[in-house]
Amino acid sequence: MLNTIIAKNLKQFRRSRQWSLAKAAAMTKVSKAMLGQIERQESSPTIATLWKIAKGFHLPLSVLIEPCALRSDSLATASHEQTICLDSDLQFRVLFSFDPLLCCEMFSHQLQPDRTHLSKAHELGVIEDIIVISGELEILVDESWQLLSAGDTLRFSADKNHGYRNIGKKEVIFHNIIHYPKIVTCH
Amino acid sequence: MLNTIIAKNLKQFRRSRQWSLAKAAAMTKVSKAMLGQIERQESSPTIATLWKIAKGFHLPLSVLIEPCALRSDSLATASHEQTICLDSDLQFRVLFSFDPLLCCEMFSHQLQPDRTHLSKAHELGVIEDIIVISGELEILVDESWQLLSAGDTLRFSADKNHGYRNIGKKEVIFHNIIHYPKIVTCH
DNA sequence: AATTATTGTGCGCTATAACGCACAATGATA
DNA sequence: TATCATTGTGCGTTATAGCGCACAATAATT
Repeated sequence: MLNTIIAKNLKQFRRSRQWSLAKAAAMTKVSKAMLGQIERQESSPTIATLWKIAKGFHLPLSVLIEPCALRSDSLATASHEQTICLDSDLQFRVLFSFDPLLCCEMFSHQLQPDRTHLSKAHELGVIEDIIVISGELEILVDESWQLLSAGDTLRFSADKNHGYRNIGKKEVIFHNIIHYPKIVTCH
Repeated sequence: MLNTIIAKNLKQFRRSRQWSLAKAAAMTKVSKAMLGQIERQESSPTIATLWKIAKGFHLPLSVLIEPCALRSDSLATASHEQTICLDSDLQFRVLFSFDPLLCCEMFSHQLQPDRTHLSKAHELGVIEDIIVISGELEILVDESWQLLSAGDTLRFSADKNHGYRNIGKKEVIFHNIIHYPKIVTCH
């Protein structure tokens, strides 16, 4: 049930900040009686109330209505596994899988010499970061190729076709971060 | 206003399917009077009602509360400069400076052997990512040290004291991303 | 023109979200 | 022990979400 998810999330966020109901009420401008009822699943809050709560907690609204994934406010998640996936022309592995709170994911790529990989446009508003770890990499963005060496970075809008190619002599390793547009900024 | 977004989205989805209010009411089990009020922004729906609407339209709930259009600036920014800054015990340079849209920044750090760097708690809700590029790194989080080797990653809540230390024999290079909580304003 | 659907909106009613306040339970201090 | 502060919950009231139904406006039939 949706109310269960909201209740758990709210309680978890409040507890992790060590806020009392009174403190949370002051931050969100929602009465502590109502906050208590929501946490006890005795009330199905209005979207306007949820909005005030999210705003008071400085959180995107969506994390309140999503099942508590890896969000856990205080836990650290480490990944040592080198889960390497093979593609036709490049190898990659997941550094950080998609997180609904941060709305981003991160990969490590390995592209062999004389290899090119083209990527279709992502969803509107997606921004991509490239960090070259070693080797030389060329990025196709806005119809032109840009050369990046080890240590170089590039940030571009990924909602149009783009590509990666390695015209060097040794393999290139680079990381990339995909930032998906965050939910709701209303004005 | 959030109600404006919901109203536009609902109306758009209904119109695109050429559903009447009666049809939409039948699909969602929400009275057509209420659907009409929501579209006219005369009512701030309950999260339970929004859920029924999303289900009836076979849509994820989040798309109802997302602004329909997200613009994309088509500029790519590259940084080649190696602006290295010196600190007492570790060197770092900026990979991506803080961006108000993404609310994150990224650094590359270089920590010499037998060096320890302690960091105070960041702002509430800040999440930090660590990606070890080379060498071995120990992270102090939740009162305990965790060992990371090249290729390992760690994500943790940075709103409490934490630290980095290098107990290996060669220098360690690691990247870190600071995710600041997205602050939303509404009126 | 008159009739018949089909559209969306207005009205009254009920259920409940949301409020402020008071209280009880727990812990902390003297 | 008594006193004070802080926790969360229960109660009575008000505001409003949500319902069914009826009506008005439009268009499409006869």
